[in-house]
Amino acid sequence: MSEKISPAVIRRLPKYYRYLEELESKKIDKISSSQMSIEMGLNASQIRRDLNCFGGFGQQGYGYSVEKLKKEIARILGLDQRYNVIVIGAGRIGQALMGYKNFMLEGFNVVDIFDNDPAKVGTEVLGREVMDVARLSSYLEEKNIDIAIICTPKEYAQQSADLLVSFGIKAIWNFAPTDVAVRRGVAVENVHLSDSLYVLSYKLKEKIKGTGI
Amino acid sequence: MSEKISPAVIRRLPKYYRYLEELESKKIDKISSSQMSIEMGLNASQIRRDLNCFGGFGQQGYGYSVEKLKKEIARILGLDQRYNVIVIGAGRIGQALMGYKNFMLEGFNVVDIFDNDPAKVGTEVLGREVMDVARLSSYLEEKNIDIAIICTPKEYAQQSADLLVSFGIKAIWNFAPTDVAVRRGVAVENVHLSDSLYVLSYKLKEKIKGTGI
DNA sequence: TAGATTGTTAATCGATTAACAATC
DNA sequence: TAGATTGTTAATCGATTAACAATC
Repeated sequence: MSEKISPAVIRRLPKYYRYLEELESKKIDKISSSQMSIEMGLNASQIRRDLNCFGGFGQQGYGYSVEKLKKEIARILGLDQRYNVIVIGAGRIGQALMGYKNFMLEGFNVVDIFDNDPAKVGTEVLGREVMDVARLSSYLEEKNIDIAIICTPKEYAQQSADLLVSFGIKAIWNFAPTDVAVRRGVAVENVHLSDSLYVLSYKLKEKIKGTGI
Repeated sequence: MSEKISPAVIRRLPKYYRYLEELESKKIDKISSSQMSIEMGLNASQIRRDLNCFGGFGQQGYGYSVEKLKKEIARILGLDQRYNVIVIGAGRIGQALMGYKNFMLEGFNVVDIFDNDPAKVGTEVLGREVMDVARLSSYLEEKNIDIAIICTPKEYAQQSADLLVSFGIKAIWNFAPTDVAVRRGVAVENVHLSDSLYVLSYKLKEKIKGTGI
C-alpha cells in the first residue's frame, strides 16, 4: 500500500477535482502548480507535494495535463466506480439529498429511501415509494447497496448505523447532528450541518468585533 | 482580543457544545477532561488546552461545571444571539434548510426564501412565499438580515454572494459546490456536500483494500 | 491534609512552506 | 541548449500530546 496518505491531503483532493473540472470546461488542457496556486489559494509546494503522493503525474518544464490529472484524482477518490445509495429518513434533508443531481453525475445512484414513520411509508418521494425500515434486512440481502445516508433525527442515528452495519453496509454518510460510531472496516463521514453554522456564527462575531464596533 | 484562537480549536467547539448538551439532558452537572476524553475520543490535554483558550472555566480538583461550560461555549460561538437568515435558491436543499428545526432552536431564524426562477417566485414553501431575487436590494434595506444561505446552482453562487455582500450581508453559508470569494470583513462557510461524499468514497475504497480483497 | 484535576510549559508530532537539484 | 517546472529534501511552522506544578 506504499506510504500512508495524510487526511489533510485527502480532504484537498475534492477541491483539486472541482478545480480541474472547471479548467476542463474552459478547454484548458495543461496547468502548472504555480497557476493552480494563484487560482486555488494554496501554496504551490503543497500542491506539488499533494499530487506527488500518488505518483508523478506532472512533467518537468511543462506542468500537469488537466485531463490526466483529473482522471487520476477521480480514480484515487473512487469516482471511476458506480455506487448504489440508499437514504434512511424521508424528512426534508433526506428527500433533498435523494434528488441531488450532482451526486448522480459522479456515479452515486440513490436508489431507495426508507423511513420508520407509518405516515411516510408508502408515500411517493421523487417517483420512489418510501419503504419501511423494517424491510431493510431483506432489502439489503437482495440488493447490492454500497452507501447509506443517515438523515434521521439524532435519536435514531446510532441505532440506524448499527442496523446498517449489521446488514453489511460498508459506508455511512451521516447527516444527523451526532457522531455515529462504527467498527473498524466501515467508513463514516459525519456532516454536522449545525457545526458549520456555529462556526459561521463565530466568524461573523469576529468580523464585527474587528470593525471596532 | 488577547490571543488569536486557532481554527482547529474553533472547529472543535461545536463538538464540545453538542457533547455538553447531551450531558445536560442526562442531568450530569460536572465533568472532568479525562471523562470527556474517553467519551469524545479527544486527548485530555487537548481538551484542557482548548477550553483554556477562552479563560479558566474549570476548577482544580473538581472539573468543569456542565452548565457553565456550555453557556461559555455558546457565548464564544455567538449562540446567545438571535440571527435573521434568508435562503437564496428555492430548490430542494434550500427548502430543506429553511425547514430545519434544529437551527431555529439555537437562534437562527430563517425568515424568507428567494429565487430567480419565475416559475418558483410566488409559490409557497413551508408557509412562506418565495420572493424574487430582484427584490433583494429593497428587502435588505428594510429588514435586518444577518446571514444568507446560498443554495443556488454553482453558476449563480459567486454572483449571488457579490450581490448579497454589496447589500451589506456580513455572513454567507454556501451550499453551492464551488468556493465563493468575498472581501475581508465578510464571513463565509463553504459546505461542499459532494466533497464530503468523495472523501467517503475514498475511505470506502481504503477499507475494502484493507480486507485484502 | 490528601486526592483530584486543572492550567501551563516543554516535547513531540505532523503539516506546510522554501529551496533547489533533477529533468523535460 | 536554455527555460520552465516538477519532484523532493530541508526548514519552518502549528497543532497535539505528555508531564507536572498549581490549587481547589
